[in-house]
Amino acid sequence: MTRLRFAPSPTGALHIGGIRTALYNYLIARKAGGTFILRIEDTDQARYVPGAEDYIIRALTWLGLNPDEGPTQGGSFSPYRQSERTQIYREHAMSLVDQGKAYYAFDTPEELDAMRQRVIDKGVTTPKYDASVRSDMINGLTLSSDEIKQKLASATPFTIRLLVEPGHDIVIHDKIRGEVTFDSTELDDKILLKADGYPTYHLANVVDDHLMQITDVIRGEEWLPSTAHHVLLYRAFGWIDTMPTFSHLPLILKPNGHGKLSKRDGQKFGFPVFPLAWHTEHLEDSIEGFDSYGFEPAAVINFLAFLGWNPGTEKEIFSLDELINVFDAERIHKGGARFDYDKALWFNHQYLQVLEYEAVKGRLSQYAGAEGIHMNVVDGEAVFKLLKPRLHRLKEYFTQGYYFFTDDLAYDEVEIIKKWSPEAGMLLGKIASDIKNAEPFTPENASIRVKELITSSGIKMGVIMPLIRAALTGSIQGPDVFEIAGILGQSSTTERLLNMARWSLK
RNA sequence: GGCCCCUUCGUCUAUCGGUUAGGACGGCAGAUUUUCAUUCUGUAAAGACGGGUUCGAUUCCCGUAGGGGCUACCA
Repeated sequence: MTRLRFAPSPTGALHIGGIRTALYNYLIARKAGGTFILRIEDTDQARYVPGAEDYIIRALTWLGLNPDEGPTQGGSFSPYRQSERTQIYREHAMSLVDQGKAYYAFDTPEELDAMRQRVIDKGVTTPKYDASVRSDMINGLTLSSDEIKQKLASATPFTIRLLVEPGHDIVIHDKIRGEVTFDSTELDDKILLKADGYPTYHLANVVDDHLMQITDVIRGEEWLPSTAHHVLLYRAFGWIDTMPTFSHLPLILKPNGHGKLSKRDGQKFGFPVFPLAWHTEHLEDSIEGFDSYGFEPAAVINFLAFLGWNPGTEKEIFSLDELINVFDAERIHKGGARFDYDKALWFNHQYLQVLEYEAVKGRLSQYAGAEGIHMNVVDGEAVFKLLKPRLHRLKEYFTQGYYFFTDDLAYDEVEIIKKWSPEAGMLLGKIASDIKNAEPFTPENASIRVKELITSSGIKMGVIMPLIRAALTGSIQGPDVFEIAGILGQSSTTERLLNMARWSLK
């Protein structure tokens, strides 16, 4: 049975790197007919952010990446929140101590700093708590059993460290990268259990992956170096035979290629890096998400799937279900991929084109509500049909089509002044009074009548048409003017034309 | 610095020793449009460098360079 897990840490909003990891886990689990598990790795009390877990769950729901097991849906391996499993980790850590595979360490932070300084003074650039120094430290290896008992009895804070034997190679078989070898001499005696009683990632992760019978670990490349420790842990526990496979995903890089994409990059480069908007108590700290930018979840999924993978064909548009079918872990890349916002917009544009008004109506009115726009002054569906080909984000419905929802037009005076003349104004007046009585008032009919008037007036099409457009929208560019007029309606169109006929520079 | 990973058009990528090195985004040009956008057509644009292996390397190996990750009682 294939079992995969997505195991985020609730330290804030989850960014798209995490989402892609979730997506790949989900795809592989579904393709294998296996189980997709959400596990919350909340073992760092200092970095814990209230609401982050809820955010993660809402984000996965928005994207359609629904877990089979997790804190909300439960499952036969509960609990799925590591903070609720501390007893399990403690017992496992203790069992390693009992077997001599891990040891108590009583060093204070100050003593650790002193050790690092001593090592640096000797010319070693990377101080590590390892075989070269552990005999100089205050730990279960240097203390007598009576001293240990005494420390424990007096509630002296302690950590539990993994005893790493130097001098041998640890070979990892990564499904994406092949064999990766680490020299155990380079590895430190990693802390397994912290002084606050919580486990570190390494312990909790290995214990849970084993207990939850995870078959494949798919995570970001930043975990590759510590995988050697994880293998050591599997060995120490005697779980090596059922150790999951590892796949370390390439990172998503900043658009300039400099480093991995980080949470702050959204503000910096002007695009969303979070699936959902993140609201904090301080409004200025709130951040936009793909949702608030007006992206379709399916487009975000499609875009993310292609950042580090491709099907090997020239087809690029895939629904989540199609992705499950074609996804092949063998085709996951090794190198990092830069985040390309233009491509994200293109994907979203593609998805918008196949949407019907009914599917977006709800979200549109949400946006409208937030912006204080009154949507029902015109036929929203007609507006959507007209605007759709030019939308890259649903939200642009209101920026590009603002003139449908207000009579307060922002005239592009720089352009208008180039075209406007008293003669043009007179013609606009004539057109207005003609339109006023046009029957029926349809785009087609209006088009014919207006063009006839223009032709007989002798004024150039290229002069008067931009003015008509500006009359209706304020701008000299946009969708078909007569279609706009049709949606605006006869009286509004007439009125706007008259306003332009009487235009003069203020 | 040390350890590890990576390296094809500006960007995302195809190629699993023999190709005119293909596609997409973006760019440019043209068509369509009264305009802009869309759409369509066309076009420029790439194997980091140096050694090997081989009849033949973008592809395999080594080195160099460059980029990235890790190097916490964070994940």
